[in-house]
Amino acid sequence: MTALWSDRPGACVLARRLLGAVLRCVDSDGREAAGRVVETEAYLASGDPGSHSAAGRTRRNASMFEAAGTAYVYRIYGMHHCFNVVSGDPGSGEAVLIRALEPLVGLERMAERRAVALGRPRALRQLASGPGKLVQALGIEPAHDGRRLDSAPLWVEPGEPVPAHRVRVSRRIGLGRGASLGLGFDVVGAPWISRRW
DNA sequence: GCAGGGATTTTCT
DNA sequence: GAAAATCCCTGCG
Repeated sequence: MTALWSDRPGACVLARRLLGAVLRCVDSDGREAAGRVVETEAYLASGDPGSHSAAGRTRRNASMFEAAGTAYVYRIYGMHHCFNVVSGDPGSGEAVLIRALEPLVGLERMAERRAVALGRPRALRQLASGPGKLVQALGIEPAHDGRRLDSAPLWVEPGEPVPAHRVRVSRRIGLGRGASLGLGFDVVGAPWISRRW
């Protein structure tokens, strides 16, 4: 299995480690799409008001309490989905939100899925530059929630390591509470990130 | 380039 | 009944 989470890393460690890793997804037609992770956010186990696990285990966040390397997929704002990699010890409720990808494989398929969902084409840099966008582009579905991320149809594999000087640490986005902690990570200079300064 | 608002539905209080 | 780990279009400069 991949070594990314074999040591059950905490969310902060895994969020940093996932930068540069490659997320792959094969759809029902056998076509693969993949992208390099360029932006992540860590959601901690306890004392983190911004984490879904803060209020305890519910039907919605159940897979967040599974073992490290499990997919946590949930619906947001009624119309989009977000994809997370569960981290830490089983039952702890930690996860890493994948916020943006650099499209690598299956660009046509990714563009097609995004265009169909939207009704018109999107530019390359808009294909996966956001948590909801990358879910659309790769074809990730609610059915992937709770699945292991070690093998097809949805998995993560190590990629080119991102040197420390190219990693920027910042705040999490979109949270009413708990946004100001240093739990956001992205690759400096990547044109595909969702953060705008 | 930036600010503002609408879409849309599940979840929990 | 309000809030939510979002995205896109419009209007304006």
